[in-house]
Amino acid sequence: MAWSIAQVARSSGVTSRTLRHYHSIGLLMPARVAPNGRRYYEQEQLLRLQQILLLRDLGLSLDVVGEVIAHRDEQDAIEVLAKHKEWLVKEQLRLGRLVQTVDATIDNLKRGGEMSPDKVFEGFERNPYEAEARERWGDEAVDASYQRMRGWTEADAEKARTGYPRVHEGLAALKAEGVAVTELSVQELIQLHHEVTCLFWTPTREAYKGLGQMYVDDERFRQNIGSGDDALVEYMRDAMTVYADSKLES
Amino acid sequence: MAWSIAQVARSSGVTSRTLRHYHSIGLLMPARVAPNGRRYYEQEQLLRLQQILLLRDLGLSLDVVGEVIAHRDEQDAIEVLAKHKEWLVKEQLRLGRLVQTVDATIDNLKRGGEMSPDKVFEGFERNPYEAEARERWGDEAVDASYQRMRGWTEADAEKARTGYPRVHEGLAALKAEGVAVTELSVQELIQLHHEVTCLFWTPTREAYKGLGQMYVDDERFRQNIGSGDDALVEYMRDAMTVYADSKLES
DNA sequence: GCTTGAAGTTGACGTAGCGGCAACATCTAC
DNA sequence: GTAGATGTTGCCGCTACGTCAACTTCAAGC
Repeated sequence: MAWSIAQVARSSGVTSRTLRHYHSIGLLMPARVAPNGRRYYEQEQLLRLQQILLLRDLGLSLDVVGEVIAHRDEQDAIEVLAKHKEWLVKEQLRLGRLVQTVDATIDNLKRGGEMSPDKVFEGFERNPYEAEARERWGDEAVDASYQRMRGWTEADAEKARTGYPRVHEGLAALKAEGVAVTELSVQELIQLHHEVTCLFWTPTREAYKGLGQMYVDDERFRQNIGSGDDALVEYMRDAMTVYADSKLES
Repeated sequence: MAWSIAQVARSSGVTSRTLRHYHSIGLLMPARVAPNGRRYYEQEQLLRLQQILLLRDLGLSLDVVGEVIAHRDEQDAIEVLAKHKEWLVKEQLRLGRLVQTVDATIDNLKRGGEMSPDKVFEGFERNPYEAEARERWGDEAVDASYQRMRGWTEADAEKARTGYPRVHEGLAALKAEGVAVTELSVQELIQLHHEVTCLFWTPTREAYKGLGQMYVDDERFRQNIGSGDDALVEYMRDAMTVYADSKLES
Protein backbone atom coordinates (compact mmCIF):
# COMPACT_ATOMS: atom_id res chain seq x y z
CA MET A 1 0.00 0.00 0.00
CA ALA A 2 1.21 3.41 -0.91
CA TRP A 3 1.38 6.29 1.55
CA SER A 4 0.72 9.86 0.59
CA ILE A 5 3.24 12.53 1.44
CA ALA A 6 1.08 13.95 4.21
CA GLN A 7 0.65 10.55 5.83
CA VAL A 8 4.37 9.97 5.83
CA ALA A 9 4.93 13.45 7.16
CA ARG A 10 2.49 13.01 10.04
CA SER A 11 3.77 9.57 10.91
CA SER A 12 7.38 10.69 10.98
CA GLY A 13 7.04 14.11 12.47
CA VAL A 14 8.43 16.07 9.57
CA THR A 15 6.72 18.43 7.14
CA SER A 16 5.78 17.53 3.61
CA ARG A 17 8.10 20.30 2.51
CA THR A 18 10.96 18.38 4.09
CA LEU A 19 10.01 15.26 2.19
CA ARG A 20 9.84 17.19 -1.06
CA HIS A 21 13.23 18.65 -0.23
CA TYR A 22 14.69 15.21 0.40
CA HIS A 23 13.26 14.10 -2.91
CA SER A 24 14.73 17.06 -4.75
CA ILE A 25 18.21 16.45 -3.36
CA GLY A 26 17.91 12.72 -3.94
CA LEU A 27 18.14 11.79 -0.29
CA LEU A 28 14.80 10.01 -0.16
CA MET A 29 13.14 9.13 -3.44
CA PRO A 30 9.45 8.22 -3.31
CA ALA A 31 8.62 4.64 -4.25
CA ARG A 32 6.43 5.94 -7.02
CA VAL A 33 5.49 9.25 -8.57
CA ALA A 34 2.06 9.18 -10.13
CA PRO A 35 1.50 10.75 -13.56
CA ASN A 36 -0.19 13.64 -11.80
CA GLY A 37 3.04 14.28 -9.95
CA ARG A 38 2.00 13.00 -6.55
CA ARG A 39 4.54 11.13 -4.49
CA TYR A 40 3.84 7.78 -2.91
CA TYR A 41 6.00 6.03 -0.35
CA GLU A 42 6.29 2.43 0.78
CA GLN A 43 7.59 0.60 3.82
CA GLU A 44 11.13 0.70 2.47
CA GLN A 45 11.17 4.47 2.18
CA LEU A 46 9.77 4.82 5.68
CA LEU A 47 12.59 2.74 7.08
CA ARG A 48 15.13 4.81 5.20
CA LEU A 49 13.48 7.97 6.45
CA GLN A 50 13.82 6.77 10.02
CA GLN A 51 17.54 6.23 9.50
CA ILE A 52 17.88 9.63 7.88
CA LEU A 53 16.15 11.37 10.75
CA LEU A 54 18.18 9.50 13.32
CA LEU A 55 21.45 10.60 11.77
CA ARG A 56 20.18 14.09 11.08
CA ASP A 57 19.23 14.51 14.71
CA LEU A 58 22.75 13.56 15.67
CA GLY A 59 23.78 16.75 13.92
CA LEU A 60 25.16 15.28 10.72
CA SER A 61 24.67 17.23 7.52
CA LEU A 62 22.30 15.77 4.96
CA ASP A 63 25.22 15.21 2.62
CA VAL A 64 26.95 13.04 5.17
CA VAL A 65 23.71 11.32 6.09
CA GLY A 66 23.23 10.39 2.46
CA GLU A 67 26.72 9.00 2.18
CA VAL A 68 26.51 6.98 5.37
CA ILE A 69 23.19 5.45 4.40
CA ALA A 70 24.31 4.81 0.84
CA HIS A 71 27.47 2.98 1.83
CA ARG A 72 25.64 0.67 4.18
CA ASP A 73 28.99 -0.10 5.75
CA GLU A 74 28.77 -0.32 9.47
CA GLN A 75 32.48 0.29 10.01
CA ASP A 76 32.24 3.35 7.83
CA ALA A 77 29.31 4.67 9.81
CA ILE A 78 31.20 4.23 13.06
CA GLU A 79 34.13 6.17 11.67
CA VAL A 80 31.94 9.00 10.50
CA LEU A 81 30.20 9.16 13.84
CA ALA A 82 33.48 9.13 15.75
CA LYS A 83 34.76 11.99 13.63
CA HIS A 84 31.52 13.83 14.13
CA LYS A 85 31.75 13.34 17.85
CA GLU A 86 35.22 14.86 17.84
CA TRP A 87 33.88 17.86 16.03
CA LEU A 88 31.05 18.17 18.53
CA VAL A 89 33.47 18.10 21.43
CA LYS A 90 35.66 20.74 19.82
CA GLU A 91 32.67 22.94 19.18
CA GLN A 92 31.56 22.46 22.75
CA LEU A 93 34.94 23.55 24.03
CA ARG A 94 34.90 26.56 21.75
CA LEU A 95 31.54 27.60 23.16
CA GLY A 96 32.93 27.14 26.64
CA ARG A 97 35.76 29.54 25.90
CA LEU A 98 33.29 31.97 24.39
CA VAL A 99 31.23 31.87 27.55
CA GLN A 100 34.31 32.80 29.55
CA THR A 101 35.15 35.63 27.19
CA VAL A 102 31.63 36.98 27.33
CA ASP A 103 31.77 36.81 31.10
CA ALA A 104 35.03 38.70 31.14
CA THR A 105 33.61 41.32 28.81
CA ILE A 106 30.58 41.78 31.04
CA ASP A 107 32.87 42.19 34.03
CA ASN A 108 34.92 44.70 32.16
CA LEU A 109 31.84 46.67 31.28
CA LYS A 110 30.56 46.66 34.81
CA ARG A 111 33.85 47.82 36.23
CA GLY A 112 34.62 51.16 34.70
CA GLY A 113 33.14 50.29 31.39
CA GLU A 114 34.69 49.68 28.06
CA MET A 115 37.72 51.68 27.13
CA SER A 116 36.24 54.74 25.61
CA PRO A 117 38.35 56.13 22.82
CA ASP A 118 38.72 59.53 24.43
CA LYS A 119 40.34 58.04 27.48
CA VAL A 120 42.76 55.99 25.46
CA PHE A 121 43.96 58.83 23.37
CA GLU A 122 44.14 61.21 26.29
CA GLY A 123 47.58 62.66 26.47
CA PHE A 124 48.60 61.24 23.15
CA GLU A 125 46.48 63.06 20.68
CA ARG A 126 48.51 66.18 21.07
CA ASN A 127 51.73 64.31 20.92
CA PRO A 128 54.23 66.87 19.56
CA TYR A 129 56.13 64.15 17.77
CA GLU A 130 53.18 62.82 15.82
CA ALA A 131 53.67 65.02 12.79
CA GLU A 132 57.27 63.97 12.48
CA ALA A 133 56.46 60.36 13.14
CA ARG A 134 54.10 60.43 10.22
CA GLU A 135 56.83 61.92 8.12
CA ARG A 136 59.42 59.44 9.27
CA TRP A 137 57.47 56.16 9.31
CA GLY A 138 54.50 57.01 7.20
CA ASP A 139 50.89 57.48 8.05
CA GLU A 140 50.07 53.83 7.98
CA ALA A 141 52.54 52.94 10.70
CA VAL A 142 51.40 55.81 12.89
CA ASP A 143 47.76 55.06 12.40
CA ALA A 144 48.40 51.39 13.02
CA SER A 145 50.01 52.44 16.25
CA TYR A 146 46.95 54.43 17.18
CA GLN A 147 44.80 51.48 16.34
CA ARG A 148 46.87 49.30 18.59
CA MET A 149 46.43 51.82 21.37
CA ARG A 150 42.72 51.20 21.25
CA GLY A 151 43.34 47.72 22.54
CA TRP A 152 44.93 49.07 25.70
CA THR A 153 43.62 48.33 29.11
CA GLU A 154 43.90 50.94 31.87
CA ALA A 155 47.07 49.19 32.99
CA ASP A 156 48.55 49.40 29.53
CA ALA A 157 47.83 53.10 29.36
CA GLU A 158 49.46 53.61 32.74
CA LYS A 159 52.46 51.63 31.63
CA ALA A 160 52.76 53.71 28.47
CA ARG A 161 52.66 56.97 30.41
CA THR A 162 55.21 56.08 33.08
CA GLY A 163 57.30 53.35 31.44
CA TYR A 164 59.80 55.36 29.46
CA PRO A 165 60.70 57.83 32.26
CA ARG A 166 61.26 54.91 34.63
CA VAL A 167 63.58 53.28 32.12
CA HIS A 168 65.53 56.47 31.58
CA GLU A 169 65.93 57.13 35.29
CA GLY A 170 66.86 53.53 36.05
CA LEU A 171 69.46 53.44 33.30
CA ALA A 172 70.99 56.69 34.49
CA ALA A 173 71.42 55.24 37.97
CA LEU A 174 72.95 51.98 36.74
CA LYS A 175 75.31 53.76 34.39
CA ALA A 176 76.45 56.00 37.26
CA GLU A 177 77.33 52.83 39.17
CA GLY A 178 79.33 51.57 36.23
CA VAL A 179 77.16 48.56 35.55
CA ALA A 180 77.86 46.93 32.16
CA VAL A 181 75.05 46.96 29.59
CA THR A 182 75.08 43.18 29.49
CA GLU A 183 74.17 42.97 33.19
CA LEU A 184 70.80 41.56 34.11
CA SER A 185 69.70 44.72 35.90
CA VAL A 186 70.24 46.76 32.74
CA GLN A 187 68.67 44.17 30.50
CA GLU A 188 65.61 44.05 32.70
CA LEU A 189 65.12 47.75 32.25
CA ILE A 190 65.55 47.38 28.51
CA GLN A 191 63.00 44.64 28.58
CA LEU A 192 60.57 47.09 30.14
CA HIS A 193 61.46 49.56 27.43
CA HIS A 194 60.77 46.92 24.83
CA GLU A 195 57.45 46.03 26.38
CA VAL A 196 56.37 49.65 26.42
CA THR A 197 57.46 50.03 22.82
CA CYS A 198 55.42 46.99 21.91
CA LEU A 199 52.36 48.84 23.09
CA PHE A 200 52.79 51.04 20.04
CA TRP A 201 54.41 48.76 17.51
CA THR A 202 56.37 45.55 17.33
CA PRO A 203 59.95 46.09 16.31
CA THR A 204 61.98 43.32 14.74
CA ARG A 205 65.57 42.79 15.89
CA GLU A 206 67.01 45.21 13.36
CA ALA A 207 64.23 47.72 13.85
CA TYR A 208 64.89 47.76 17.58
CA LYS A 209 68.62 48.31 17.09
CA GLY A 210 67.77 51.04 14.60
CA LEU A 211 65.53 52.65 17.19
CA GLY A 212 68.44 52.77 19.64
CA GLN A 213 70.64 54.37 17.03
CA MET A 214 67.93 56.90 16.25
CA TYR A 215 67.84 57.92 19.89
CA VAL A 216 71.51 58.79 19.54
CA ASP A 217 71.19 60.48 16.19
CA ASP A 218 68.16 62.60 16.83
CA GLU A 219 68.87 65.60 18.99
CA ARG A 220 65.41 65.78 20.48
CA PHE A 221 65.40 62.14 21.54
CA ARG A 222 68.91 62.59 22.89
CA GLN A 223 67.69 65.51 24.95
CA ASN A 224 64.53 63.79 26.07
CA ILE A 225 66.29 60.64 27.20
CA GLY A 226 69.63 61.84 28.43
CA SER A 227 68.70 65.31 29.63
CA GLY A 228 72.09 66.46 28.46
CA ASP A 229 74.00 63.27 29.16
CA ASP A 230 74.68 62.06 25.62
CA ALA A 231 76.74 59.16 26.93
CA LEU A 232 73.64 57.85 28.67
CA VAL A 233 71.82 57.66 25.36
CA GLU A 234 74.72 55.75 23.82
CA TYR A 235 74.71 53.48 26.87
CA MET A 236 71.03 52.83 26.24
CA ARG A 237 71.62 52.17 22.55
CA ASP A 238 74.30 49.61 23.39
CA ALA A 239 72.01 47.96 25.93
CA MET A 240 69.23 47.82 23.34
CA THR A 241 71.59 46.24 20.82
CA VAL A 242 72.57 43.54 23.30
CA TYR A 243 68.93 42.95 24.12
CA ALA A 244 67.90 42.78 20.48
CA ASP A 245 70.61 40.32 19.58
CA SER A 246 69.85 38.03 22.49
CA LYS A 247 66.07 38.22 22.71
CA LEU A 248 64.52 39.38 19.46
CA GLU A 249 63.83 37.51 16.28
CA SER A 250 65.07 38.90 13.06
CA MET B 1 44.15 60.56 6.86
CA ALA B 2 42.05 58.28 4.72
CA TRP B 3 42.60 54.54 4.64
CA SER B 4 41.88 52.44 1.62
CA ILE B 5 39.76 49.36 2.00
CA ALA B 6 42.73 47.03 1.70
CA GLN B 7 44.67 48.93 4.33
CA VAL B 8 41.81 48.70 6.76
CA ALA B 9 41.40 45.04 5.93
CA ARG B 10 45.06 44.24 6.60
CA SER B 11 45.23 46.23 9.79
CA SER B 12 42.08 44.64 11.16
CA GLY B 13 42.49 41.11 9.97
CA VAL B 14 39.37 40.98 7.84
CA THR B 15 38.93 40.78 4.09
CA SER B 16 37.91 43.68 1.90
CA ARG B 17 34.89 41.63 0.97
CA THR B 18 33.82 41.71 4.60
CA LEU B 19 34.18 45.48 4.70
CA ARG B 20 32.10 45.82 1.54
CA HIS B 21 29.54 43.55 3.13
CA TYR B 22 29.42 45.66 6.26
CA HIS B 23 28.97 48.70 4.09
CA SER B 24 26.15 47.11 2.14
CA ILE B 25 24.24 46.16 5.27
CA GLY B 26 24.93 49.51 6.85
CA LEU B 27 26.97 48.15 9.72
CA LEU B 28 30.09 50.13 8.91
CA MET B 29 29.81 53.01 6.50
CA PRO B 30 33.03 54.39 5.03
CA ALA B 31 33.93 57.92 6.03
CA ARG B 32 33.89 58.87 2.39
CA VAL B 33 33.11 57.31 -0.94
CA ALA B 34 35.04 58.90 -3.77
CA PRO B 35 33.27 59.71 -7.05
CA ASN B 36 35.01 56.71 -8.56
CA GLY B 37 33.28 54.52 -6.00
CA ARG B 38 36.27 53.80 -3.79
CA ARG B 39 35.72 53.64 -0.08
CA TYR B 40 37.87 55.55 2.39
CA TYR B 41 37.90 55.05 6.13
CA GLU B 42 39.05 57.24 8.99
CA GLN B 43 40.08 56.73 12.58
CA GLU B 44 36.44 56.76 13.68
CA GLN B 45 35.48 53.90 11.41
CA LEU B 46 38.47 51.90 12.56
CA LEU B 47 37.35 52.25 16.13
CA ARG B 48 33.85 51.18 15.25
CA LEU B 49 35.24 48.25 13.31
CA GLN B 50 37.20 47.12 16.33
CA GLN B 51 34.05 47.17 18.42
CA ILE B 52 32.17 45.30 15.74
CA LEU B 53 34.81 42.61 15.54
CA LEU B 54 34.99 42.30 19.30
CA LEU B 55 31.27 41.67 19.58
CA ARG B 56 31.20 39.50 16.49
CA ASP B 57 33.92 37.30 17.89
CA LEU B 58 31.82 36.84 20.99
CA GLY B 59 29.38 35.08 18.72
CA LEU B 60 26.77 37.81 18.38
CA SER B 61 24.97 38.15 15.08
CA LEU B 62 25.74 41.23 13.00
CA ASP B 63 22.20 42.45 13.56
CA VAL B 64 22.68 42.43 17.29
CA VAL B 65 26.15 43.88 16.98
CA GLY B 66 24.71 46.79 15.05
CA GLU B 67 22.05 47.41 17.65
CA VAL B 68 24.42 47.25 20.58
CA ILE B 69 26.86 49.64 18.99
CA ALA B 70 24.12 52.00 17.85
CA HIS B 71 22.54 52.28 21.28
CA ARG B 72 25.81 53.06 22.99
CA ASP B 73 24.11 52.16 26.24
CA GLU B 74 26.37 50.27 28.55
CA GLN B 75 23.56 48.75 30.60
CA ASP B 76 21.94 47.60 27.40
CA ALA B 77 25.13 45.99 26.20
CA ILE B 78 25.50 44.10 29.47
CA GLU B 79 21.96 42.79 29.15
CA VAL B 80 22.52 41.63 25.62
CA LEU B 81 25.75 39.93 26.56
CA ALA B 82 24.16 38.22 29.54
CA LYS B 83 21.38 36.91 27.36
CA HIS B 84 23.88 35.81 24.78
CA LYS B 85 25.87 33.99 27.40
CA GLU B 86 22.77 32.11 28.46
CA TRP B 87 22.25 31.04 24.87
CA LEU B 88 25.85 29.93 24.62
CA VAL B 89 25.54 27.83 27.74
CA LYS B 90 22.36 26.23 26.47
CA GLU B 91 23.95 25.48 23.15
CA GLN B 92 26.93 24.00 24.93
CA LEU B 93 24.68 21.72 26.94
CA ARG B 94 22.86 20.67 23.81
CA LEU B 95 26.13 19.71 22.18
CA GLY B 96 27.03 17.78 25.28
CA ARG B 97 23.85 15.76 25.02
CA LEU B 98 24.51 15.20 21.35
CA VAL B 99 27.95 13.86 22.14
CA GLN B 100 26.36 11.38 24.50
CA THR B 101 23.81 10.33 21.93
CA VAL B 102 26.46 9.88 19.29
CA ASP B 103 28.47 7.83 21.73
CA ALA B 104 25.47 5.65 22.47
CA THR B 105 24.83 5.21 18.77
CA ILE B 106 28.43 4.17 18.16
CA ASP B 107 28.16 1.67 20.99
CA ASN B 108 24.96 0.35 19.53
CA LEU B 109 26.56 -0.07 16.13
CA LYS B 110 29.58 -1.84 17.57
CA ARG B 111 27.39 -4.32 19.36
CA GLY B 112 25.82 -5.37 16.11
CA GLY B 113 22.85 -3.11 16.50
CA GLU B 114 21.20 -1.42 13.61
CA MET B 115 20.41 2.17 13.08
CA SER B 116 16.72 1.54 12.72
CA PRO B 117 15.52 2.04 16.23
CA ASP B 118 12.43 0.23 17.36
CA LYS B 119 12.90 2.69 20.15
CA VAL B 120 11.01 5.12 18.00
CA PHE B 121 7.85 3.33 18.92
CA GLU B 122 8.63 3.19 22.57
CA GLY B 123 6.17 4.87 24.84
CA PHE B 124 3.28 4.21 22.55
CA GLU B 125 0.07 3.02 23.98
CA ARG B 126 0.01 -0.72 24.06
CA ASN B 127 -3.21 -2.54 23.53
CA PRO B 128 -3.85 -5.93 25.15
CA TYR B 129 -3.55 -7.73 21.83
CA GLU B 130 -0.21 -6.29 20.98
CA ALA B 131 1.94 -8.98 22.54
CA GLU B 132 0.13 -11.68 20.65
CA ALA B 133 0.13 -9.63 17.49
CA ARG B 134 3.89 -9.41 17.72
CA GLU B 135 4.05 -13.15 18.19
CA ARG B 136 1.72 -13.83 15.33
CA TRP B 137 2.90 -11.33 12.74
CA GLY B 138 6.29 -10.29 14.02
CA ASP B 139 7.68 -7.07 15.43
CA GLU B 140 8.19 -5.44 12.12
CA ALA B 141 4.58 -5.66 11.06
CA VAL B 142 3.33 -4.40 14.40
CA ASP B 143 5.76 -1.50 14.47
CA ALA B 144 4.84 -0.60 10.93
CA SER B 145 1.24 -0.61 11.97
CA TYR B 146 1.93 1.73 14.85
CA GLN B 147 3.79 4.05 12.60
CA ARG B 148 0.94 4.01 10.17
CA MET B 149 -1.44 4.96 12.95
CA ARG B 150 0.60 8.07 13.61
CA GLY B 151 -0.22 9.21 10.10
CA TRP B 152 -3.95 9.10 10.74
CA THR B 153 -6.09 12.16 10.27
CA GLU B 154 -9.00 12.79 12.60
CA ALA B 155 -11.29 11.15 10.05
CA ASP B 156 -9.06 8.09 9.91
CA ALA B 157 -9.17 7.70 13.66
CA GLU B 158 -12.95 8.00 13.66
CA LYS B 159 -13.17 5.41 10.92
CA ALA B 160 -10.91 3.06 12.87
CA ARG B 161 -13.01 3.40 16.01
CA THR B 162 -16.41 2.91 14.45
CA GLY B 163 -15.68 0.94 11.27
CA TYR B 164 -15.50 -2.63 12.54
CA PRO B 165 -18.65 -2.49 14.69
CA ARG B 166 -20.58 -1.00 11.78
CA VAL B 167 -19.39 -3.85 9.56
CA HIS B 168 -20.35 -6.49 12.10
CA GLU B 169 -23.81 -5.03 12.69
CA GLY B 170 -24.48 -4.57 9.02
CA LEU B 171 -23.43 -8.11 8.17
CA ALA B 172 -25.64 -9.51 10.92
CA ALA B 173 -28.63 -7.69 9.47
CA LEU B 174 -27.94 -8.80 5.88
CA LYS B 175 -27.36 -12.39 6.93
CA ALA B 176 -30.63 -12.33 8.82
CA GLU B 177 -32.31 -11.23 5.58
CA GLY B 178 -30.68 -14.16 3.81
CA VAL B 179 -28.61 -11.97 1.45
CA ALA B 180 -25.88 -13.90 -0.37
CA VAL B 181 -22.25 -12.97 0.35
CA THR B 182 -21.73 -12.13 -3.32
CA GLU B 183 -24.38 -9.40 -3.21
CA LEU B 184 -23.23 -5.81 -3.59
CA SER B 185 -24.64 -4.75 -0.21
CA VAL B 186 -22.48 -7.36 1.52
CA GLN B 187 -19.44 -6.62 -0.59
CA GLU B 188 -19.77 -2.90 0.16
CA LEU B 189 -19.61 -3.68 3.85
CA ILE B 190 -16.59 -5.89 3.28
CA GLN B 191 -14.99 -3.09 1.35
CA LEU B 192 -15.42 -0.89 4.40
CA HIS B 193 -13.87 -3.63 6.48
CA HIS B 194 -10.96 -3.77 4.09
CA GLU B 195 -10.51 -0.01 4.20
CA VAL B 196 -10.46 0.00 7.96
CA THR B 197 -7.99 -2.87 7.99
CA CYS B 198 -5.80 -0.91 5.60
CA LEU B 199 -5.54 1.77 8.26
CA PHE B 200 -3.41 -0.73 10.16
CA TRP B 201 -1.80 -2.84 7.46
CA THR B 202 -2.23 -3.75 3.82
CA PRO B 203 -3.25 -7.36 3.31
CA THR B 204 -2.61 -9.13 0.03
CA ARG B 205 -5.31 -11.33 -1.42
CA GLU B 206 -4.14 -14.45 0.42
CA ALA B 207 -3.49 -12.53 3.62
CA TYR B 208 -7.00 -11.16 3.55
CA LYS B 209 -8.52 -14.59 3.05
CA GLY B 210 -6.30 -15.89 5.86
CA LEU B 211 -7.56 -13.08 8.07
CA GLY B 212 -11.17 -14.20 7.48
CA GLN B 213 -10.24 -17.76 8.34
CA MET B 214 -8.49 -16.59 11.48
CA TYR B 215 -11.66 -14.84 12.60
CA VAL B 216 -13.33 -18.24 12.44
CA ASP B 217 -10.51 -20.16 14.05
CA ASP B 218 -9.74 -17.88 16.92
CA GLU B 219 -12.26 -18.03 19.70
CA ARG B 220 -11.74 -14.46 20.80
CA PHE B 221 -12.28 -13.01 17.33
CA ARG B 222 -15.28 -15.29 16.91
CA GLN B 223 -16.78 -13.95 20.12
CA ASN B 224 -15.90 -10.35 19.32
CA ILE B 225 -17.40 -10.45 15.84
CA GLY B 226 -20.32 -12.83 16.13
CA SER B 227 -21.26 -12.29 19.77
CA GLY B 228 -22.16 -15.96 19.94
CA ASP B 229 -23.35 -16.35 16.38
CA ASP B 230 -20.55 -18.47 14.90
CA ALA B 231 -22.40 -18.74 11.61
CA LEU B 232 -22.11 -14.97 11.21
CA VAL B 233 -18.35 -15.20 11.43
CA GLU B 234 -18.27 -17.89 8.77
CA TYR B 235 -20.60 -15.73 6.66
CA MET B 236 -18.14 -12.90 7.00
CA ARG B 237 -15.20 -15.17 6.12
CA ASP B 238 -16.96 -16.25 2.94
CA ALA B 239 -17.75 -12.67 2.06
CA MET B 240 -14.10 -11.71 2.60
CA THR B 241 -12.97 -14.57 0.38
CA VAL B 242 -15.24 -13.39 -2.41
CA TYR B 243 -14.00 -9.84 -1.98
CA ALA B 244 -10.37 -10.88 -1.95
CA ASP B 245 -10.67 -12.94 -5.10
CA SER B 246 -12.52 -10.21 -6.99
CA LYS B 247 -10.77 -7.06 -5.77
CA LEU B 248 -7.36 -7.76 -4.29
CA GLU B 249 -4.07 -8.34 -6.00
CA SER B 250 -2.19 -11.42 -5.16
C1' DG C 1 -23.15 17.28 -12.12
C1' DC C 2 -21.44 21.04 -9.47
C1' DT C 3 -19.28 23.14 -5.76
C1' DT C 4 -16.24 23.16 -2.06
C1' DG C 5 -12.44 22.11 0.75
C1' DA C 6 -8.46 19.42 1.56
C1' DA C 7 -4.27 18.00 -0.26
C1' DG C 8 -1.17 17.90 -3.85
C1' DT C 9 2.11 20.08 -7.29
C1' DT C 10 6.00 23.27 -9.06
C1' DG C 11 8.51 27.38 -8.75
C1' DA C 12 10.69 31.23 -6.35
C1' DC C 13 12.43 33.94 -2.56
C1' DG C 14 14.47 34.27 2.12
C1' DT C 15 17.64 32.95 5.69
C1' DA C 16 23.66 34.59 7.89
C1' DG C 17 27.81 35.96 6.57
C1' DC C 18 30.40 36.29 3.71
C1' DG C 19 33.67 33.48 -0.37
C1' DG C 20 34.55 33.46 -4.93
C1' DC C 21 33.97 34.35 -9.28
C1' DA C 22 33.36 37.74 -13.69
C1' DA C 23 33.55 41.92 -16.10
C1' DC C 24 34.98 46.30 -15.95
C1' DA C 25 37.24 50.82 -14.15
C1' DT C 26 41.05 53.12 -12.24
C1' DC C 27 45.48 54.06 -10.14
C1' DT C 28 50.57 53.59 -9.99
C1' DA C 29 54.97 52.54 -11.70
C1' DC C 30 58.41 51.69 -15.00
C1' DG D 1 52.09 53.33 -23.04
C1' DT D 2 51.47 49.28 -20.97
C1' DA D 3 51.31 46.18 -17.23
C1' DG D 4 49.91 44.97 -12.72
C1' DA D 5 47.85 46.03 -8.51
C1' DT D 6 43.70 47.53 -6.56
C1' DG D 7 39.23 48.94 -6.78
C1' DT D 8 34.16 48.61 -8.15
C1' DT D 9 29.44 46.31 -8.83
C1' DG D 10 26.81 42.40 -9.47
C1' DC D 11 25.54 37.51 -9.02
C1' DC D 12 25.76 32.63 -7.54
C1' DG D 13 26.66 29.45 -3.75
C1' DC D 14 26.45 27.54 0.80
C1' DT D 15 22.31 24.76 4.93
C1' DA D 16 17.97 22.87 5.38
C1' DC D 17 14.32 23.83 4.82
C1' DG D 18 9.89 27.82 5.88
C1' DT D 19 6.76 30.38 3.52
C1' DC D 20 4.19 32.24 0.17
C1' DA D 21 1.82 32.07 -4.67
C1' DA D 22 -0.55 30.15 -8.33
C1' DC D 23 -2.42 26.01 -9.97
C1' DT D 24 -4.25 21.20 -10.35
C1' DT D 25 -6.41 17.24 -8.56
C1' DC D 26 -9.09 14.34 -5.49
C1' DA D 27 -12.97 13.06 -2.36
C1' DA D 28 -17.31 14.24 -0.55
C1' DG D 29 -21.77 16.39 -0.03
C1' DC D 30 -25.97 18.60 -2.29
